Amino acid sequence: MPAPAPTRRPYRREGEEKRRDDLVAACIQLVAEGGTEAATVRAIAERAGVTPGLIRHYFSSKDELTRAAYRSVMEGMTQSVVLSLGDAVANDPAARLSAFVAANFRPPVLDPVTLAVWAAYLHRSRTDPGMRAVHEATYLGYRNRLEALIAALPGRTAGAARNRRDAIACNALIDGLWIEGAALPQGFGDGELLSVALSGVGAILGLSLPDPA
Amino acid sequence: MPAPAPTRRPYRREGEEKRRDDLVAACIQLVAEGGTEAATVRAIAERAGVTPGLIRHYFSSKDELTRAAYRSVMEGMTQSVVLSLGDAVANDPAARLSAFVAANFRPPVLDPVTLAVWAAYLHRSRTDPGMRAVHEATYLGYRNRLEALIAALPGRTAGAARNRRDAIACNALIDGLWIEGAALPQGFGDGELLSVALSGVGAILGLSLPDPA
DNA sequence: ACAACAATTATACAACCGGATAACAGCTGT
DNA sequence: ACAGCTGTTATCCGGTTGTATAATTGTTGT
Repeated sequence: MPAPAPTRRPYRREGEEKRRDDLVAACIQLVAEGGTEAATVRAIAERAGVTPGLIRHYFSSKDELTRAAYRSVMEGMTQSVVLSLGDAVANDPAARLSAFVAANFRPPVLDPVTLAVWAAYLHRSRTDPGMRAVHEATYLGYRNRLEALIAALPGRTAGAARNRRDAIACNALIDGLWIEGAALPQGFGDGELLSVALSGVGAILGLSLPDPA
Repeated sequence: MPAPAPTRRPYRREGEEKRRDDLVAACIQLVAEGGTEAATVRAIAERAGVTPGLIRHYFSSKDELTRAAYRSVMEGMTQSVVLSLGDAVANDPAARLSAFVAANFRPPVLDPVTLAVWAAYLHRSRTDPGMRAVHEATYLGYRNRLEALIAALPGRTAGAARNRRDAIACNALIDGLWIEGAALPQGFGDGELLSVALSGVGAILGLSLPDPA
């Protein structure tokens, strides 16, 4: 009786871009489901449909894959928020601000996966220089856009110190509502977070924001 | 030449309470310094001045120690905020609310350790039922106190739906400022976070909050 | 003093981690 | 058809993790 032929797993060759995207997506999913500790090289490879060794063929280390995943989530978040501005009336600053706020409270930004990854990696960005760079760039880019929207409101003087303070406050309010929504998903009614955000931002800025629904 | 006597580490017997407290404190420190992954049983034991086996003598598993550490941080946070109310004028609702907000932006609440642990464990509370229970109890307890302070303001009707919404918004604003402060420690001037929080909460509630400094 | 009890240490273990390396196999060009 | 390139798998490795269990020792009661 011959020894059973050592069957080797069949596979398809794929382009570099597709494989990197798959690995990043698998990493994001796993972090969202079980935290950073669930995203092991073996689990990521299995989720992406490859074997663990391939990770180190496309990324010099697991940390580099981690940074790529974090960057992907953060950039995707800001990008979809910015894209939502295209839908708003270009000449109405208040409507544009409303659209900006609203984009934060519907998919893909208000998404369990996005929020979980954001929370899971938040701590890492304190110590890891690479992660910190990603965080600072994304956070400040986001807040600067918010500040520009605020400065464009009627009765505002661009460059005033109050714009910075108001941008910090509005950003914090949005962040906090995100977190509460992520930590207690069923603790809020449908659309409640957006409603609270719109009235809260309006109160901070001293105006009434229309609901862009 | 006789074999060197196998020296066994000397030790002192301690009460259960002291040892549990030491282990919890060590766990918190390590999480704050290097995230949840740095808090291994061996590192915790070394920090607490004992050997790893002792952890499982006082906690049925490492997860139970983890939950105890999370509960300790969360309860300590709300407790110190609540205690700060004792210093405020009892009859002035606005001053009491100011004191409540201000307590969130000075030690021991606005503390790198506290904030780091809070952020590190936030994700765990999504999936781990035990951690979730701790989170819900602490978060809702905190928000309910805030809502009670808001309801006591002049011109407010206790039990109104608006109180809940305003409490959610104020809580989110405070949470968000916490996080921004934790993720970018040197991104804000001295006292800037508190100042933004006071004016933001005041704007949301439609009143002017005195700085309790 | 001495015995009994429990707090603490010491050791062992299976599972898993990230990384390194070598063998294999699916494409592509000719 | 076939040879070469490289994407991909397979296997191995040292170190670490959480946990289980046994041996030891500090303490306390008598």
